[in-house]
Amino acid sequence: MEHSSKHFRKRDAILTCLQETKVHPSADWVYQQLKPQIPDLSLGTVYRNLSLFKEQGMIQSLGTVKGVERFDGDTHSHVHFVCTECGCVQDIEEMPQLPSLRASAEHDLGSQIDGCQITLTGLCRSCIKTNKEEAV
Amino acid sequence: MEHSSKHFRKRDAILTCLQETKVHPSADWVYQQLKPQIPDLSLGTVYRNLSLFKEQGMIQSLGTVKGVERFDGDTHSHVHFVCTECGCVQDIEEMPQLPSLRASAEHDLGSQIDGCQITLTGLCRSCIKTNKEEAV
DNA sequence: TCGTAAATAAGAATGATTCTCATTCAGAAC
DNA sequence: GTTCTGAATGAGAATCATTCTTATTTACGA
Repeated sequence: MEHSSKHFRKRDAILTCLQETKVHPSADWVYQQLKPQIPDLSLGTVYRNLSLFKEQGMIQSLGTVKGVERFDGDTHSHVHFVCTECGCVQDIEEMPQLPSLRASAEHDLGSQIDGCQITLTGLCRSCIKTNKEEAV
Repeated sequence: MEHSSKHFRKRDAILTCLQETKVHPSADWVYQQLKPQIPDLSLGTVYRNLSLFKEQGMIQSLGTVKGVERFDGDTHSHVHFVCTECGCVQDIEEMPQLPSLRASAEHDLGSQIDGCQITLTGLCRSCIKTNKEEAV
């Protein structure tokens, strides 16, 4: 029962795919990943379900990298590193100071804070290496 | 001299416009703002110069809000609050813990970190108010 | 077997951003 | 002043991620 019916196989596959990878993928990456197993999957379905999951708080969005939205199946609060060269994303452990920042911002602005997103940008280890080799 | 020539008037106007506002605008907002004073300004020119300024580190990008890239003429490291309802952006003072986070991430990942972006999301004061009134 | 509502595929539509290319401009060399 | 060169621009076409539309399929209960 539950989500085992054929009706939900695609939806579940999309969520599972996102939760099992660490690449923080785009909608199209998920689509390409599932296409071989589910030949009649449509890209629109991936977009539709990702946006549904996001709305329900089951996944989070990292915002866009090089113009493409990227998703994360891990909804724990943590920091992301994004390589501006190759667009790869890596996780960094959480900052302990976050809750106090949120609280003081909520008080100062009189706003209601629902989410926090910390992104470091730069060059990943492998892009640093590639750049050095090209310079030789 | 310098940038006082007619050749740079548009470029300067775009940079000045961005630096003088606190709304963290989109390219189109800047365009609409300048259009009355500079009737023959083209949206493409705004995009071109904003992306140039960004590359040169003269401005920073907040990433996209509701699918549209937003810019900030203040390049100091600081935190942003983005309202998910109306899309407004507000500044929050800098976090003192940032440099140590950067340093440890650089060490752990073996990467080179060039930028850090912290975004809190939620409902701004006026959207909270509006929502309450609508609920009545 | 029917009826209904959710989920989907396929492709069209949208819209922000980038690209192209002909034109304009400033400043240097003549 | 004239000519030349490269940067900057306007106008609109092109791109491309994302959303929307519509007809179809599916599960499931009456």
